[in-house]
Amino acid sequence: MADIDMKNGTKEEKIEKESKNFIEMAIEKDLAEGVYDHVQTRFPPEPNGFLHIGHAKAILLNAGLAKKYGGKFNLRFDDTNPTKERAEFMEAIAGDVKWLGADYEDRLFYASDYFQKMYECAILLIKKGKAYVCDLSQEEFKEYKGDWNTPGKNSPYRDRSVEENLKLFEEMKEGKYADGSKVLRAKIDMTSPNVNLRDPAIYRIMRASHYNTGDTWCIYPAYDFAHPIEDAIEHVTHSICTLEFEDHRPLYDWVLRECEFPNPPRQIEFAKMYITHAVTGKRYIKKLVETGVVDGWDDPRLMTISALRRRGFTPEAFQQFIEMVGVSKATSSVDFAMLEACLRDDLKPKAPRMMAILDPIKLIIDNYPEDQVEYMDIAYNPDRPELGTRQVPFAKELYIEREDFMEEPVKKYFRMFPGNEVRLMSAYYVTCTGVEKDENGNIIAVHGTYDPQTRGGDGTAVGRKVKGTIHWVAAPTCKKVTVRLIEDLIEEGKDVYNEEDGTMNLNEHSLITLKECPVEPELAEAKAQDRFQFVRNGYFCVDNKLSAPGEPVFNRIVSLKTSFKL
RNA sequence: UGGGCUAUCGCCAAGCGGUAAGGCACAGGACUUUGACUCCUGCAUUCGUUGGUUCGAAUCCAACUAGCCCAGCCA
Repeated sequence: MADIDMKNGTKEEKIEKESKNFIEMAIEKDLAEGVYDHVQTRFPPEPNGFLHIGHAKAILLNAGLAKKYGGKFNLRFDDTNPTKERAEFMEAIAGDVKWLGADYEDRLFYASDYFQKMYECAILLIKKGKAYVCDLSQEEFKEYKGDWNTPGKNSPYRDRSVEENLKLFEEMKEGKYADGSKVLRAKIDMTSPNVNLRDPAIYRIMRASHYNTGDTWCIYPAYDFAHPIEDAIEHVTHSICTLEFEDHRPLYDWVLRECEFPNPPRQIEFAKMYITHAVTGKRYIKKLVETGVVDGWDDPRLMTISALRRRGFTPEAFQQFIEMVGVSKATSSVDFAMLEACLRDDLKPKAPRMMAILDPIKLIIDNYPEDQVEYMDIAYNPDRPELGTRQVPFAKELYIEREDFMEEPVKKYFRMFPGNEVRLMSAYYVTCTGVEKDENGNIIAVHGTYDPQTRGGDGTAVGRKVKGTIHWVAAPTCKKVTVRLIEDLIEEGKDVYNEEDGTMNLNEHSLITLKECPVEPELAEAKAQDRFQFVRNGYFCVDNKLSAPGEPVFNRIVSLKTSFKL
């Protein structure tokens, strides 16, 4: 008896205890052992492109960790290579990071602001005999470096005196030497099995104007040298990066040790997150933008943060998603459906539920007064009555969804078909009486009769229940808007690129534009970025580029789930 | 090929020597003025493989196997 109780006790404890990922465990260990007395994280993008969905993990992970442990989170542009970076990307990146909810407050930093300090660190290394100026060309050094199976050989310039190195490095800085003619190397170990430790270049000559420092410098520090210093300067405690930098950690630690930083940061690596149906390669996106397949870096079909923001995705959904996905060192490919689930979950209580017809067909209520228009009082969101109601006009002529009518119903179909009674949501019970066709047999209109005793869609007065409830929009008062449905950019089941000719396997129907969709009048007043649930159709967001006052264009954020298969 | 890392359900992911959490997806069913939501139910006798240690292993040891990363003066 006691045995069982104890067992149950421990099991429940186990379940209740929120499981921690390996990074959190490392942080807690460091805190407990007094290695650090605070937590400082950072997201250090190079401003050389737009952020995409894959970056969301690093951003939210770093920001989340800081928040969880009462620490701070910095945004830092890792701008140590002026040939690749552009100022225009910085604003976009900063905006995306903020939008995602990763709050760096006023801590927006630039690696380039630390160039002087890095330069001094390099001098220190030289003085300690830990760095030297190497005259070998890139090609020549490749020979000296060896390969995985061959240990490297020392550079002939490896044993230059401290004085000579100091003089040469100073001259490099002053612009005495041509680009690429000399390089400053860390003196580590040319025979290391870790090729990153075979005297890596830490400063190179590059006559390139930097957007931040202009032409002040013609030598720029390389990532492996700059990054640990940047972290140390900002008192970062846990420098979280992706797996491919694992091999660089010994170098990261070497720099901090040799440059004599007290309380150096610790680098921790986690696996990158890939998402099914999300192509994030820079080349790929660039090609789509340049060839005009998409209408810019924020085309809602793209997986850039700005595109998904425009499409209507919410920061809260991203946050929930990242939490749901977890962190590990096993490279993963997360199902896009997981993000969709987070989106629906977040939007469900927030979005007003409105009626919009994507593929209209006319429904005429034959026994309804000719010119009458009455107003139905409908809640914006039945789950949240406090959001209030609106008046939705109802009339003799309505639009309903084409797929909500079948002249000859398939089995288990309980929408409109001749003889069947359904509910027009929040309006009336209607019985389908027939269909009207043109000379070619195309359906022009569906006909029906309504039961006046079922106003509001409530059948209790008549004692009849109805299986189907469909949505509708009154024809005389409706507004017509454009609705865009977003699908995968790449053809289903195919690789991004065609193996034979290298072209992209594009899905021709990645963007379905529906014009003249009848919607209830209030929807015409929707403002850019407003989000709604179109009942039975999904969640939609007003496009911020294509919409005009009174003429909103809606993008579908995500569809609703459905268990009905035609 | 040298070095580093990874391997638990279709997809993520807990687990840290005591007898496989959870989420997403999926499949049934209940409910329903969204075929949505919600609610039940089902979904790994098995943890890459093979051996070993142990009363007991996904967890420890050994050897395999598979995948990813590294030979930029990119980050």
